[in-house]
Amino acid sequence: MAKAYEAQQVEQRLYTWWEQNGFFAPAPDSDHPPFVVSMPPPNVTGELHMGHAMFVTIEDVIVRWHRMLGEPTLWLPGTDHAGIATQLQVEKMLRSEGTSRQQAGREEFLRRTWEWKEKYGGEITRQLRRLGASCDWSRERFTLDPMLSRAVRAAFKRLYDDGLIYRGFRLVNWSPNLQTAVSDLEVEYEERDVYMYHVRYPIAAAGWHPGAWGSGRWASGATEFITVATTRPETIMGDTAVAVNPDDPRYQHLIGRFVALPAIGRLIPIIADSYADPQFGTGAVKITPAHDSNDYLVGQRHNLPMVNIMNRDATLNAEAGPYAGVERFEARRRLLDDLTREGLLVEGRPHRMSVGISQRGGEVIEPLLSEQWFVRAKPLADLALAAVREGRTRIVPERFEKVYFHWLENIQDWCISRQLWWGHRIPVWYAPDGQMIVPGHDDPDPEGDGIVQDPDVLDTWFSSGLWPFSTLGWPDDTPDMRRFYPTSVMETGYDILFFWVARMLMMGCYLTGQAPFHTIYLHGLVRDKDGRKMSKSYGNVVNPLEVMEQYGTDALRFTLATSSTPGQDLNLNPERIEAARNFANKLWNITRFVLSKLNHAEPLTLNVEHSTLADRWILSRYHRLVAEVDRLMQAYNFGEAGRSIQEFLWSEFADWYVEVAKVQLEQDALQPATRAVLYTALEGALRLLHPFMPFVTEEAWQYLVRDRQASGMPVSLMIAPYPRAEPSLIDETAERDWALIEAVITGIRNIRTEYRVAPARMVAATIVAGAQTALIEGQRQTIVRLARVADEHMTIVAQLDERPVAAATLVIGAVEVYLPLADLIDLEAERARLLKELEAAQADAARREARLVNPGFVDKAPAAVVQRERDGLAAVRETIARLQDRLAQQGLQP
RNA sequence: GGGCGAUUAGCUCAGUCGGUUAGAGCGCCACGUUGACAUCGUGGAGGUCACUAGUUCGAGUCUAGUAUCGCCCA
Repeated sequence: MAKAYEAQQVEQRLYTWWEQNGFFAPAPDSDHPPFVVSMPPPNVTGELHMGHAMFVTIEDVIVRWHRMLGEPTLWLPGTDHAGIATQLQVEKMLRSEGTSRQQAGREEFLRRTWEWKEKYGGEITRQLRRLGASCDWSRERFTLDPMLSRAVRAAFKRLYDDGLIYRGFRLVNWSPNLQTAVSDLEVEYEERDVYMYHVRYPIAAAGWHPGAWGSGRWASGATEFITVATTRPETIMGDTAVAVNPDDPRYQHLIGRFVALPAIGRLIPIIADSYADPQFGTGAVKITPAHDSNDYLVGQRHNLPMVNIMNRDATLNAEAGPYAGVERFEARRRLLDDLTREGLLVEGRPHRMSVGISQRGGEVIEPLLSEQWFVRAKPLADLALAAVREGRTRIVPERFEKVYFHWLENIQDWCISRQLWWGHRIPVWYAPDGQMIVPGHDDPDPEGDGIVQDPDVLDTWFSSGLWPFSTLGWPDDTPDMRRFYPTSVMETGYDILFFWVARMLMMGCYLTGQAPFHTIYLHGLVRDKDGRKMSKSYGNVVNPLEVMEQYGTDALRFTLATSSTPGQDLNLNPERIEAARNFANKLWNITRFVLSKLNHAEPLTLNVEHSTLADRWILSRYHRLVAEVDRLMQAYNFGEAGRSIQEFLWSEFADWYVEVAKVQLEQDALQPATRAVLYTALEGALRLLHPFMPFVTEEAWQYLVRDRQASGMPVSLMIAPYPRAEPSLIDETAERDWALIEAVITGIRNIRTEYRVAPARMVAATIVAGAQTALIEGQRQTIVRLARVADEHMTIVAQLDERPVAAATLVIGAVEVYLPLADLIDLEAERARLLKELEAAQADAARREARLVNPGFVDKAPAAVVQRERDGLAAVRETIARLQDRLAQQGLQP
């Protein structure tokens, strides 16, 4: 074994070996219920980021654990075609070639996109492999695979036939940059400082006619005005009414009259509607039903016409009169100039408001009337709600259930059509007479009588919503569908709870009649070490590939798995990754040590009869750990489980047992048992840790068990059984006794440091141990070696009449330790030291006494807690008595 | 406006069912290269658990409120 663990030498070799041996595929022909996870499919042309590293880590921990528990385990991987993101990338490429999507044409564009996908689509899955993902690549899926496309067709057909998909001419969120409709979820809101403009509209009066717009005389002759407040003056040309509150006394006389729209002179009515808030702005609000969702509702109530003034590229159309062809924000500027010239702009005052931004396009979303396809969400949401309410699916951490409920209870219909080319084309054809044809699976005859398919594609999330079952063969009754559906755990980031998780439940419950998974585990977002979101523009992105290169995959995984708690964001600190790398190396070197002590010809069987205190102690700690890890993993508390294993390996096994083992191995009689304990505890800990750090554990384990596979040992750690706790080996007495030995050793080391005893110097010691004499005598060699006490100068007695005078004193309960460091002892310093000890002990005793004299405590606290206090008090009183005694003996009165 | 989360050592974070003197890593101080490991070891310093009130025999943990930061929804 190399002196240090070298991840780069190990990872790729092991991964390939695992994959080639088929360890990632579920065990066939098992009647044990399977454990199934659908991998959240990354964007097929995406680049690996920390979010991927996070989900791979947690899912792989879960999956490897279940596999080792002996369950047939399927982790089904795949990628998503990511309509908008991929299309944008290919368009960028076309631009660099001096062409465009439109110039290339749909067919050529799709050909180029597939080409792109073939070229870059493998990258992300190769990167997932680097992370150690033990998923079944033989079942890898892509959302545009024929099998999954079939599922999309079937789902669409079913929902359409059941009246849950419809086509409608409605106001949607339009992304001018992307030139497509997007769903409500794809709009992000941002507080922005804008202006609220007050604009005067002239009231129509007999004999008044507007002048020429821009002449400065447009409104001349008008005598009455109503002033409206708006942040979007360019939509004035789309106004079809002005609304005032029916109870607003200022405007009573105007209700029912008409105003002339600036710029175009169209007459629109003044209506009464409680939507107008008398406190807000001027109390009069312009109504633009085709360009604002609230106005849309007002328009419907009053049967107002809808005037669309905008083109799909956010330039104004002919309805905008003089501003036709002008981009929306330029039109706003020009109109404001013109309104000023005409004396119609009263004021523009700063105003803070929330503006809808296109998630992928980055520009301001435009509410736009257009014909789109929608999913009637409410009936599906009711099913998804019931699944969680009735506990058929639970969310970890539980607090997200509330968020989930709130969203589904207030759900709006889902716009599923996108004016894109890359994706599942909407499976609807239109006959020349306008009749819609929605076939089940076969396309209608394209030659037939001018039948044309809908040009749009479906929202990517529509196909993602089918993922847990489309990947298994649905709608067909396939063997995989029968065996692996519903799946077990859906693990993903909380940021896509609505986008994806809720929709899988909606689709799954409706289409398959079953909730698609029994548990949803949501992890937090990976942020930079100062808690900022990682983004390219900040330049704070930590690239997982670089981290793996530098520290190894296990270090990254262990950090991600143990730095946070479920659902909590994680601030990734590079120092932590380094610490995890150090842990991998520590583990490696522990293995090197143990391996060097093993005798490969010798069977390693534990014999509790011949075991030492340290043996019994470490085995007890090990089995306690196994039980604890089991409990934590069951509770989805993977971070705490990982930390516990690390704590055991480093602070107990390496720091103490390995050091004791060095002593024990010097005694022939103790060798076989010591080797067996070293091997057993380490081998078991490697199994426990394997889901977290698969590479270093497998590599170390291979060395460790190299000659033992004949005895029924599996060929790989990843298919070895996960440890089970053996309660009979949990030994309270051994743990308590060992704690005393540790305290004696640590106490002596402490005094050595305080008195600046040279590390190489062996010291003398007298231990007055009372009832613990036999115990301590039994650990003589351990104490001698670990505390560097000269064996021939160590005296262990039950009682002692004459204490050494020039000696440092250590008191642990009823045990006294004297270190006669004649040349080093400063009696004054020793007195101060003992007094400090005494004060601490007295404070402790006082706290405990206060508790124990409190009748409330003694009556109400559990007996075990009370007993612990009593025992503790007794021990600390022993300490106090001996410290006082010692001070008195040395003539040093407290 | 509604909801959620966070606030614990210099930094990044754990802390289970309310129960001993609140833990870890990094950083810091001192010492150390003894044949597993300097990616290490030994010892140490460092905390009014954001604040206020309450429940309780007992609160970092439960309740209410306040403050600051962040997120989601409208």
